[in-house]
Amino acid sequence: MNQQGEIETQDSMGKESLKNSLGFLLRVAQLRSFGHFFAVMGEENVRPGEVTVLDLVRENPGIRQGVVSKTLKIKRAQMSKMVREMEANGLIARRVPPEDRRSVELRLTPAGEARIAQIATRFPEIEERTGKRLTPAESRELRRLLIKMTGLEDKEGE
Amino acid sequence: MNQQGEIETQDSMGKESLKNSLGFLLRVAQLRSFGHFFAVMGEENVRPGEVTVLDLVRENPGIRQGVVSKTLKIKRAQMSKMVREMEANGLIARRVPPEDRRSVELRLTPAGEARIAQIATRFPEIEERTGKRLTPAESRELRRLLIKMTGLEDKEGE
DNA sequence: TTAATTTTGTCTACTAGGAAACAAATAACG
DNA sequence: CGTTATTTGTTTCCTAGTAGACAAAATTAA
Repeated sequence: MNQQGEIETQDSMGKESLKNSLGFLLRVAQLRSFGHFFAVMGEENVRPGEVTVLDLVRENPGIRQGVVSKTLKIKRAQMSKMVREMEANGLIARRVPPEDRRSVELRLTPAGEARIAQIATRFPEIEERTGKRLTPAESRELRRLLIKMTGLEDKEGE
Repeated sequence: MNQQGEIETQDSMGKESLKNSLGFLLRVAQLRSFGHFFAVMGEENVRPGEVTVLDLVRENPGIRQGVVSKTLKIKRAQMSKMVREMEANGLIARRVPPEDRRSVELRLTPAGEARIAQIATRFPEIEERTGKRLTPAESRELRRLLIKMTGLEDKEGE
């Protein structure tokens, strides 16, 4: 009937096993968060990765592609594809600075600015859905634990 | 030098933005947990999904393929591929029960039993690495919050 | 300076996973 | 009963993401 109904159809489903491991729970949680993203952003025709890139470039005009890649944990190869696609779509401008001609600086085009501005209005809605089942305090605590678990606070956060 | 060094190379990196959203944090956390998995299981040549399937089938011999799929949030198409591959590798036996000939019952072969038994010895090591930066209490709390966030406790968790 | 090393981005496969159409079996309905 | 709807698994096609080789530029070593 629904999307994740009747789980235990025959056996008693084994004790704890791997279904309670952090790895499994993180995977399911991430699937959920993607689900919320597309539920809200479905019509916009953007993907989660693109949104975070646009957002980061907006806040850091001229940021180097590799820095975006490291910050958002996106592989360089994938980043290259994404950026060139966004350039083809007129959202991002690439510039090779003369002082280091290996690198590429990224900036938003006016169209890119407009797009991310439009999209950004819905961020809170996604966030709200994702944390829907949690109290505000729990939501904060979850964030804190994830940051601590990943060691992200060492460099990022700011 | 290292894998996630120098993040802030030029600008001041924008306030909070999306890098502190639950979605981003969950994605990074999940990447980390996969990293831990492969760090420990690297030589075994198995993937996370396969391990959870083997584990679940071991604890529920004769479980139907669709039940595994729903329990582990693996799409049916992907499940079909995985199961047939594992059958080809001699780890799993498929059986079509006469009382419902659409479905497929799964059981481990002796080779499958041996394989998962071997692999299972390293589960705690993965779990330990994943929760390494957290206190035991924090680790439990993280699990609890993820379960609550995803609504998983409704049907699963025994 | 020249030569070796590192950094940065791109390109070419390859793999995992997803969506949608499909076939077979069962269930529901008239 | 016969017809329609649903469930279950499979297949085909497509996209996102990864690994690894590569090229160009910059840095370090000699």
